[in-house]
Amino acid sequence: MIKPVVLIIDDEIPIQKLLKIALESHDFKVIQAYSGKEGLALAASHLPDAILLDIGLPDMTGHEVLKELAAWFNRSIIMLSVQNSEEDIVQALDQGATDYLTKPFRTGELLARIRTAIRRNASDKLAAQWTFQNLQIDLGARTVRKDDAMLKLTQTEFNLLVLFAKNEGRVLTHQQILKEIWGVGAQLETQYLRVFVGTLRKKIEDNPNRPVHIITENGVGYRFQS
Amino acid sequence: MIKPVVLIIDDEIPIQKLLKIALESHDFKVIQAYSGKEGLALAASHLPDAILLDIGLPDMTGHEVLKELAAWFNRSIIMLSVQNSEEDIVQALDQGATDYLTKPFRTGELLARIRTAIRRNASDKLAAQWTFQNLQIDLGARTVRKDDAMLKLTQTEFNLLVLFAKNEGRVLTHQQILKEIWGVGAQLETQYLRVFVGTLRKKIEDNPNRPVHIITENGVGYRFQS
DNA sequence: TTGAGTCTTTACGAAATCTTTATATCCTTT
DNA sequence: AAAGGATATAAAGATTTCGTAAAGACTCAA
Repeated sequence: MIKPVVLIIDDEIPIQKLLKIALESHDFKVIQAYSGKEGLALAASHLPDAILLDIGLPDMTGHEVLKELAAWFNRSIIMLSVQNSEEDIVQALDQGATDYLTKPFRTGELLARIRTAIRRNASDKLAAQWTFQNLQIDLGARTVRKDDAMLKLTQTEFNLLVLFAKNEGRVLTHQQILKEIWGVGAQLETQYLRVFVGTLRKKIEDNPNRPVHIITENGVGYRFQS
Repeated sequence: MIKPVVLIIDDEIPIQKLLKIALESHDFKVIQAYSGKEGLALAASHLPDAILLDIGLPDMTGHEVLKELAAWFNRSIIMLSVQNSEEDIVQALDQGATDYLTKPFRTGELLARIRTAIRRNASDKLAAQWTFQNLQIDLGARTVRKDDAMLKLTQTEFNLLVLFAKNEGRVLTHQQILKEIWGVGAQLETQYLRVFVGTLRKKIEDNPNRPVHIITENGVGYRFQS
């Protein structure tokens, strides 16, 4: 069995040591970078399964590194921060971080989160197929079945459903969804969303008036659940 | 293991002695100041994990000391006051004190509060996920579970709960809460708070008449606890 | 050019949430 | 135990947000 590879980008030596020991004793392979530039280079050359990225780095901020990574790196990025600023964390998540942890952290929790993050990579890429109760989504074939009957979804509807499915159980804000599906220019067009959520519900819900999959979080956004 | 350091600022010798003995026998390191100026100097030089600050001091009031500390000292400050000075207490909390105790106090309670205060320093105020007994709050997913059942909270209810959770164990004054949730313009609308605390209790408490999480501190504010 | 399919926009009733008022209950002090 | 202040609860508007239908606009291919 191949060990998953984790890249740690952090300039603090003690943290690096601690993480390396913890990860290697749990069957991860670790590669280490002590600056943002070095991290970006190693990410490109080694394609790790997950990256642990500290927000405070000597040459550039973690946010900057994250921004560059988000452009092409399609696996998990877990942010580490000492900051207690909620803004930082929201910003990081909005920029595409998979998860975040504030220092000091319990290694047990960290390991669990890394495993989760990597598992999500894997299911994203390989399985390319999800099942939620009576719903079955095939990412490769771009098809959706409900109770074994093929559904006919438009491009946008499908993209929206995939976005929801990828984020099962978590609330997505209107902003996030609009940005993801329609691009940054459309973040105010919440009405699009209502229309498309409506048509999606008609297709995937047994009773569109009482949706069980796409839940409205009033004033905030929507949550997809199984 | 490193002992947490507690700075006691109080001019009454018997109180100092009592506190010193109580704390040192419970694995705290104690440093002592007998005036406001001395206290400020020691706080800056020793960076204690917590400060016990008496309101009545010879050279300056506790409020003045607190005000100076609040500007830079980002750890816990527990105010000590004589009975019957509710105004003092509210003022202190509004100025950023972590907690307060009225003399005479039970040392058991004092120690518990210091432990809580220090734990909060260390533990991340912004962990992705908190657990309080049967309550589980996931900030990233914006979800709340009670006994594993998903709760449906409105935006304001959720914000309020998060604010409480962030400040577990500490009293928040009406002012502080209103300012945080509704903005500076709403600091007189304490009735909002009562209504929303009511609906929140209905959702998160097993018995809303006898709340165990959101505790009323009469005349002062509310305290969230586990 | 036409037409089917899809997307965007508008309009409006429905639902959820927030605010306000009224009244009941609880606490503290005397 | 009573009075007065603070808090809790219920319920009525007021306001915001949501869902749905439907019309217009766009795209692509025959």
